[in-house]
Amino acid sequence: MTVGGKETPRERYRAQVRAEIKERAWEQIAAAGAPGLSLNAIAKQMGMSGPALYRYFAGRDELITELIRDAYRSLADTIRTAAASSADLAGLGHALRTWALEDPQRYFLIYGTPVPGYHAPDDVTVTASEIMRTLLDTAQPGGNAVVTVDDGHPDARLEAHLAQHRQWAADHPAQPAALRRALRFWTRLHGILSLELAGHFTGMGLDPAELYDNELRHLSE
Amino acid sequence: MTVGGKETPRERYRAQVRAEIKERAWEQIAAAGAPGLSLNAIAKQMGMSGPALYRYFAGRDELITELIRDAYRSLADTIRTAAASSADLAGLGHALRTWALEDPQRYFLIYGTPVPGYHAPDDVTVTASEIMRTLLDTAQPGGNAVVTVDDGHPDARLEAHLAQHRQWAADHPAQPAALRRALRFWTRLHGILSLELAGHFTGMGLDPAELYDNELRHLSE
DNA sequence: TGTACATCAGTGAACGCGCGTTCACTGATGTAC
DNA sequence: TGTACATCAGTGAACGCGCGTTCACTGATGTAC
Repeated sequence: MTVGGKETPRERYRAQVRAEIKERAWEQIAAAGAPGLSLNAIAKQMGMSGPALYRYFAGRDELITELIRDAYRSLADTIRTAAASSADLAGLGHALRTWALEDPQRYFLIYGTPVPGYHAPDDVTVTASEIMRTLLDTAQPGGNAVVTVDDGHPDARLEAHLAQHRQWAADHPAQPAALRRALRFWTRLHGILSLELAGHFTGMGLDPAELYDNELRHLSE
Repeated sequence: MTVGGKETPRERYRAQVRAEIKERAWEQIAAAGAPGLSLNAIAKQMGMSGPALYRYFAGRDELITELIRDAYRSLADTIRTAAASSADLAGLGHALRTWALEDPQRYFLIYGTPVPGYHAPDDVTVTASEIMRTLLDTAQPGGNAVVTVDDGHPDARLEAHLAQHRQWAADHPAQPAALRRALRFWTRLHGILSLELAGHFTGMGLDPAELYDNELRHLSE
């Protein structure tokens, strides 16, 4: 057990091997997708026998769960850093796209096709709401600071709905207009990103970045 | 071989069994996702031995390919029918959502996480462009019939790009504004739909339909 | 209408494979006196 | 500093499993004369 900041050599070694296992796992996911992840294959690639990995992970499921956790953490860190340095939605958007392009399968591990049986570990919801919180922080200061609902504009209905259904932003002071912008940021950018990463734009002859920037421009104004 | 419209009893039987195999395949995909599809499991469920399926499909890959083809076809038919009966983007949007909710895994087979090695059969691109064509037909008649580019509005840059990169709409007379609307329809609705189908809204306490309708309203105006 | 032959759906055994996982064991590393 | 013991990383054999796929074969259905 680690006491305080002290780390025994054995613990350091353990941490290193664990890290390498995860690295190889990511490589394998990048090469064949998450369903093709195999403990034995990882072990072979590391020059070890299969059962050795059980010293580090209880089994395949625990490894995948850990990878999902890491993916969420990495995204949350990226978004938080971007928010701290640029502090507008455009900055967040670019950081998100860069992060996604860096490792498409990592993106898909979070936002891709769900496996019908599987349920992500509960604690990722904490990280997920951290991401939402950062998004709301950045979406908040934007122009529309109207508290009274203007029945005329086309978003009135949505904002009324959001005002009454905000469990996901329960402890955040953001106003309906900010909630709306944060959600749009999320859904619209995900729309383009996931299609781009899946290759649906290839062969169409247009530049995904152009579409993406255009959406960002709409979100920021 | 079928000559003209004539069909021998044997051919009818073959077609029926093929159809049942596909049905079971869809059930299995719905239950465990596409990677979990197994020929032997399908055979067992139909009360046959595994090798029997090789009379109907050359192998697992051909079956999956066939399912992808069917999924595209089904979507194209749905969109075409909706376009014929309602003829506006809102109608198409609702038809799309209904179709997706009907069988989420079918949606994901087209728009979900791609398997790194696999490449969809070439002929689905034909169906894919049929879908795009219908979309463009419906996006066209809308208000913005300006041919000259207005440098002031925020979509000017995107429309200029689209005017010069339109391989995907090569033989369609749609103007830049219509191209833009069709693409937005696609990316924005996909953004919400895929998040909804993957369950990312559950636990947030808001109604995906409300978000979806809001986007549709923006697209139609 | 009846017989001879061809077609073809489906079976059962078998092959080789890689998977996740368990278990008893070896040998190296660290700890206590 | 040296010895006795405990901890723990990694091995190799083994288990049971389900997979895709092949092959030689049986038996039913259709076709030709």
